[in-house]
Amino acid sequence: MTELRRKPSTLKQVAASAGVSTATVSRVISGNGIVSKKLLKRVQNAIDTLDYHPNQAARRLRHMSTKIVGVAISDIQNPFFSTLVEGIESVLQENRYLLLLGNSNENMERERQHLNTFLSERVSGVIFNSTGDDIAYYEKFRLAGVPLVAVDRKPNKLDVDLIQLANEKAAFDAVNHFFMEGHRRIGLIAGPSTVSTGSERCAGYQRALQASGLPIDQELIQTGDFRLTGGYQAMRSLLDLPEPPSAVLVSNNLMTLGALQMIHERGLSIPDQISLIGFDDMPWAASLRPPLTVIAQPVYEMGIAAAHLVLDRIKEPEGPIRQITFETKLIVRASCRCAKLFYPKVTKDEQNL
Amino acid sequence: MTELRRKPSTLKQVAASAGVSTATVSRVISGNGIVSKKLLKRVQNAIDTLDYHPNQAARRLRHMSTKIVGVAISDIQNPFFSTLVEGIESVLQENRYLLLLGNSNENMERERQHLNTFLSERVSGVIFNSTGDDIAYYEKFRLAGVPLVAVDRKPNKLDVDLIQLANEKAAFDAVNHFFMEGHRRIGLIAGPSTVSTGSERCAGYQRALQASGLPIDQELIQTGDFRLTGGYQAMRSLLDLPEPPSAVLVSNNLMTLGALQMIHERGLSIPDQISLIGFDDMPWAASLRPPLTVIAQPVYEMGIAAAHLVLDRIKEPEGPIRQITFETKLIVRASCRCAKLFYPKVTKDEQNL
DNA sequence: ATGAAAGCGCTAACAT
DNA sequence: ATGTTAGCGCTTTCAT
Repeated sequence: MTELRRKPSTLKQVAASAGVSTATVSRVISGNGIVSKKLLKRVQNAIDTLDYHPNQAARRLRHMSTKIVGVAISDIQNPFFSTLVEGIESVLQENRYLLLLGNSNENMERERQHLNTFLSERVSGVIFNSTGDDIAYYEKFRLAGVPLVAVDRKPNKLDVDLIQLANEKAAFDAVNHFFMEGHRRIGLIAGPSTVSTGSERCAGYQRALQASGLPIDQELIQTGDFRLTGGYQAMRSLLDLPEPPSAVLVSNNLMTLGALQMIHERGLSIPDQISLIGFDDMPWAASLRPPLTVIAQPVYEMGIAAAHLVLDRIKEPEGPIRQITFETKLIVRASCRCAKLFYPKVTKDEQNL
Repeated sequence: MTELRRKPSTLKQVAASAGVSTATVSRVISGNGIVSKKLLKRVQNAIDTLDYHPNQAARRLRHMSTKIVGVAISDIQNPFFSTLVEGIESVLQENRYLLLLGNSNENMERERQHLNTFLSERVSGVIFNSTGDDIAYYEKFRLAGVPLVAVDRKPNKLDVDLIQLANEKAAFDAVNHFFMEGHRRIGLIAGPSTVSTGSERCAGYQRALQASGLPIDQELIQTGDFRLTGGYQAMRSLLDLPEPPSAVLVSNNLMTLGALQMIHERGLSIPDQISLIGFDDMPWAASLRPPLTVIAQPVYEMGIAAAHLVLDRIKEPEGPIRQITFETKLIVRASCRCAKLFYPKVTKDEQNL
């Protein structure tokens, strides 16, 4: 109980205990070089009895390669990012890389500090979702030759490897789905136009309207901040319009939650009084009532791809920039008018919902 | 573009550039020791022009203290854990500690590998949510004198610092709330009895029944695995009973989602046909229809407390074991009968929901 | 096949 | 107040 902290055993101790040189032990551990069966066994015994675990700090100092990937994201609480991290981590662990997580919570100051940490830790690569602003800082990594991979959001001026979504097309398709159902007055809860996901989704929405010969009504486009309250307020603005939309596309998951709260507060029924499609298929989307029609993103796969991209780039620093775009899938549930086609089973109680 | 990876500059280079000794530079960086204004300035200049960032691996090798905390959790995708991590991280960053994340996705093999990594990285402390099984492995850290802090789940045999919830009381209160509303046949979707959160919540449920003189009906207690499908299946078992419960307490957030899906599939209305209370107040709880009554846990605060506990213990290894229990709060929304008291504003369309 | 030894970048004890 | 230097634990030539 009142035990002193026992220092971890060192390679030197293992060598002494096995009666061999430190070089031999090192060869056994790394698997490089040839060691006779006899010594191999003796060394392995010593490792086990001493419960030896190689000191990573010392190894890194020697070979100047850390096998650490820094992941800088803006909000780990958003399921989108936690799934992304999950995907990244699975690949990194397979490849015996360490994941250093920097969660900035949308705070520039914290993000900076994380990037400094990455620099100090000499990370082998960085995966990040840029706020779009702080590009100068990321430039440091490029200068230092540290591979950078952007996910989800496309940085403004920085040419880097990129994993992104076919945002424009996804929004275009969703709006067309609304058309198919007979909607003509369609609202958009947009994200900040400064980030690519925000502007591209808005562009897709606009193109769909134009393609159908409908005018673009600016008051039908309400911008939120990608957070819950943003969606809440934007939906209020839409509902307060003299002629509110009959269908609304929401640009991300958190804003969808906010929009739903507002709709419930007003006592409006979905989809009869208002139809809804949201970006991101979250675990809760199917548990809502009615279950939510969503644009599903292959988030986990995007994480995996990002990790592969950064590992490839670490192995092969040269070579053309790679930008991978993932397609989305519209998962039709019951929050738009075709609800009845897909969910015919409703009880009497629900008929007039 | 086709630029070679420039090696980061070293303290030695800074010293040379500033025309001082390495010791002086070291003193400037660490803030220990006294340096004249003149040299201070020269050193700082050199640091800026060379864009010097201290090599952490080297520092660690010297000090023998890594300032890394390993965080081993079972499922980063669960909002409970991502919020927890968020809380932990904010404290660690403030104290200039690194957070090494090990997400096992409930996979023992991966968890082991993470723990080995923690050992190799010589982490200063570990925060973990035990599956209850792999105690022997955690024992290694205790032997090595590495502080351990358990969160959420109380390990079986291991005496460690602990952050937990007043689970028993929370369940007790929730069931009493059901009583107050007139329910007499109350179901429980329980978690695995092998983990403390599962067994304690079940105990609270049972005590509440006994306190009211009601019999404990085993078929009203259905056990799930704390995942979505577990809740889905458990709720089905409850609804398939000859005499189903009129109210159900669900032992965690993911199972609540599953339970909701089953309820919707059966076309039952909440709260009139069935009332529901779930553990964990998640962002989506208020966006459900009806908004969900939940037992809210101060998750973020638990993360903060866990981080403080581990940092304290690193500073002061001796001293009695500390186990901090957080209280819950019942947030009454509209998924239980008193709904009408709290949410009087319903439109005509909703009257018979 | 094995060992001896230099040195990665940094800190701190000691010397001045 | 500043500099000199040994050494943290490991890998990797270079000898043998």
